[in-house]
Amino acid sequence: MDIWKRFGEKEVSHSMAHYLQAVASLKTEKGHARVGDIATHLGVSKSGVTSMLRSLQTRGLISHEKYGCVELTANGLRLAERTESSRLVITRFLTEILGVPEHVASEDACMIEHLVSPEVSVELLKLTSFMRSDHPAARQFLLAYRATPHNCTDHSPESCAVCQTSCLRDSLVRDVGTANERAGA
Amino acid sequence: MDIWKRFGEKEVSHSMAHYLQAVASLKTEKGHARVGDIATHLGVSKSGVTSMLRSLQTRGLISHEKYGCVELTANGLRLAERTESSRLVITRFLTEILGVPEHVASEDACMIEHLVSPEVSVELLKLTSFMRSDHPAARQFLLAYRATPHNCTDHSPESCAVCQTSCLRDSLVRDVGTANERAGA
DNA sequence: CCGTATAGTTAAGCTGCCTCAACAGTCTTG
DNA sequence: CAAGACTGTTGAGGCAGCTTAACTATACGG
Repeated sequence: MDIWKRFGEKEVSHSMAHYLQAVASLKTEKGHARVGDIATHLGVSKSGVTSMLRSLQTRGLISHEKYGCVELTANGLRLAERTESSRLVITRFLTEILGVPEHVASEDACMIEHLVSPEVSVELLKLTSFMRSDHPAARQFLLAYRATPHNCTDHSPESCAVCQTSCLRDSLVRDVGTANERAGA
Repeated sequence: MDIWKRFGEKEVSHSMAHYLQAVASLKTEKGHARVGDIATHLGVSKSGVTSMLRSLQTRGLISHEKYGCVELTANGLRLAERTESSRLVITRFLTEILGVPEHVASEDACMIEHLVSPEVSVELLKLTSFMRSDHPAARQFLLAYRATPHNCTDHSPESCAVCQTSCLRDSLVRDVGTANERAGA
């Protein structure tokens, strides 16, 4: 039981991932990324940007000279693109296949985009693609899936293909809406 | 574009979630959870545990008096159970539906378990359950899905149901195996 | 070419989560 | 019931990532 500590060993942290994405998006949007732009884009102070840029430069993900524009290195671009792709794939899967509301999907995708391994993202892309294709099995499946009620009122571990010793759903449904309250507030 | 900053506003942090889970699991395993047990279980120092317990107590998630055993409050138990259920659901979805290797699934699940909203977990449970049920549409789908190659060699945005402007897969596949290298090292 | 506005940097300080070292409380055992 | 062995706490310190305040560099109009 040591995986959890590797949280901090990810190639980039949550913040770093968003800084890289900000740089990439500003580059395409306005042709350059400067400290002030990044600060505005992310809603942080300029000094925060400066120090994060130092850290990203040390990691070889960007290049930035004093008072100059910020450039992504090949490695930084790779990470930015991968994170962005993950985010898109996850969002589409959540909204289009799982049918989760837009704002929940966006929020969840934003939280986990950089944590999900490329392996999983690729498989998620495959599944979502196939689900949305016109393959008859996919069409049939979605029709049947949407038509089936999943109230789980008669739930029992024996009848459930996923739960084993206890109903997982019970511990999840009671918290549904928790995030919405915050979003609505 | 401000969602990303709400990362720190989650009900519990990554660390906290694992502390709660550790307490819950020690309680069922050996009947009680003490500082030393938690430290061993999580691979952190006892002093780290002490200070985290203070923080969790402040948040009303545990109760702990000096030199005593640690107890989860109702709220703490709710969170621990929810996190654990999310982890199980995500892991099963990743291994059984997406077909991702065990160690990748475990690692990813451990990273994101506390970040995905209950809404998403519930939907993931529904989908996984249905997929693994004996409903003919599910059987058919899985057969067809497994049989279809997803090499994406002939990929073009127009032919892909998910990618729009560019091939998302390209930015993902080049990084596949990155995590494995680390796991293998 | 100088003065001022704007953009960027440094410095100091905060919180979260960890460490190690030292101290204190509890338990066991002769 | 005291000695020594654990178990747990406190304290000081480190790193990440943020903040504000104060300083510096650049750029632009008169």
